[in-house]
Amino acid sequence: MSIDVKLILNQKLFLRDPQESSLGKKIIIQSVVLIEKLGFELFTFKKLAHEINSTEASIYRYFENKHLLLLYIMTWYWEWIDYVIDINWNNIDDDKQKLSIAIAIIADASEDEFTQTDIDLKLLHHIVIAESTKVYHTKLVDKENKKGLFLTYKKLAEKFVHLFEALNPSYPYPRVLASTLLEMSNSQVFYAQHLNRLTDIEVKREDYSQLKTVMEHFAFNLIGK
Amino acid sequence: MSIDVKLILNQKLFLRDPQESSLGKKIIIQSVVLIEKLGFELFTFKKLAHEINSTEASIYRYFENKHLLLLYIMTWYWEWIDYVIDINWNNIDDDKQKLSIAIAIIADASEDEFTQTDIDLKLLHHIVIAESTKVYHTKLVDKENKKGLFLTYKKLAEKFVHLFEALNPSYPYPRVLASTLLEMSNSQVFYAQHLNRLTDIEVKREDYSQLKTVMEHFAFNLIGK
DNA sequence: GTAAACACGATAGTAATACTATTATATATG
DNA sequence: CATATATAATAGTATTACTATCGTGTTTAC
Repeated sequence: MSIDVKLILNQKLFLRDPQESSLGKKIIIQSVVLIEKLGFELFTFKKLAHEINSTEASIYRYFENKHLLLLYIMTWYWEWIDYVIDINWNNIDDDKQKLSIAIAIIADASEDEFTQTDIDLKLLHHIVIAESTKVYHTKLVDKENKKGLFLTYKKLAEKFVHLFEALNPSYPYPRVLASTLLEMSNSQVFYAQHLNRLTDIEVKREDYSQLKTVMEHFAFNLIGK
Repeated sequence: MSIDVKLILNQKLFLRDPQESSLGKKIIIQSVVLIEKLGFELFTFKKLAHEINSTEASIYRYFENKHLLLLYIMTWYWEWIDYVIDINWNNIDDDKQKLSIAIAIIADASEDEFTQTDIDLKLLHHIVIAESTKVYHTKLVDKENKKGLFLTYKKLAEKFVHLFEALNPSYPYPRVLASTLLEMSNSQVFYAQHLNRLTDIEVKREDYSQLKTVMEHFAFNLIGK
């Protein structure tokens, strides 16, 4: 078992770095499987411990609680997306093209062929779609934000902001547009799967092409030329 | 104690109609106060029972669990918004003006002077901003959706969809735009208050004017003319 | 090569949560 | 006045979200 892509995450997310031991890696790999299966509310450390033939107490040595484990997983995802965008921007100079590429990646990064990891990226994507808003919709947001626990997400949004500023320096709402696109990439898929009257798009068999089209429509029309 | 605005909500949201008894009304009024104060995760029926000098068992006679109580509260809010929009559309024929009005109301309905209720509308608005996505981000979405528990929200979105269709019959993404605007009305405020690098707007002292402006920018620019 | 440090598993225990059930009493209804 | 109903009071259960302690096997340091 190995996580070949090693991303550097905020140390305050964990008590012991899960990327540094085989138990730690098992915790991450299996928590992705279990959270996707049970949903975050029904996911417990006890159930996870059982899956990996370990104990609750051992998992608690890595993560203070399941909320921080979820935040770790989300942060891993955002950090990975950021990295995939950078790779795919290599040698691209045109900002419009860069925007299209970045949109395609947040719509569905799991097709990326360069990533080598034991984390199931499709399951992780499903978790992000279904659970991501829960990491900041808590009474602890401000405290966790002060510790820098949301920096990765904000950095990813900034990436879009910089592009919008390059494409149209006078556009008044680059941050709103960036955060809205990031949200859409999750919520519209969720609606397509569960509340389809709230969207016009379809997502069947991991085909996110319609999502990508809508996101481009939003981005390019709002930013103007 | 009385809830003068009586909205008709899906019967499957509750075991006993909280609008039909004084205990029921207390449950709703105080749960709004408590959920806003504690956040949904730390809110419990035991704490609520204590606040209203009642018991857990009594509250369980009204609501199966706290999730359905939250959904009830959210549904009340959306139903109320829908009602406020209808009132404010009275005698307005211009679709652009109707859209502006509807946007202003979802940005901040609590200014509405016609509503007479013991529910604290500003606190309720805060709950919607912080907790609304939790009502459908569960493993029960599909079951609850089949029971019609999200009809009020979908109906509200449809209202926008119909407007977009009237304004531009060839616009390809009316549902995406509707659900995105509804989401923005919560998320952008949350960002302004807690993760302000994710937004360009400011919301200070319940002044939602900048939110309204951004939402109009999105709606009118995307829908075209 | 051995001692110390460490990681992990095993076990136990606690307070709180999310309920369910039963009974007694007060109140409303017919 | 009898009855039905709503609620309060109480008790109890399984699960959750932890915390603490201890023993053992493995790694690391010198």
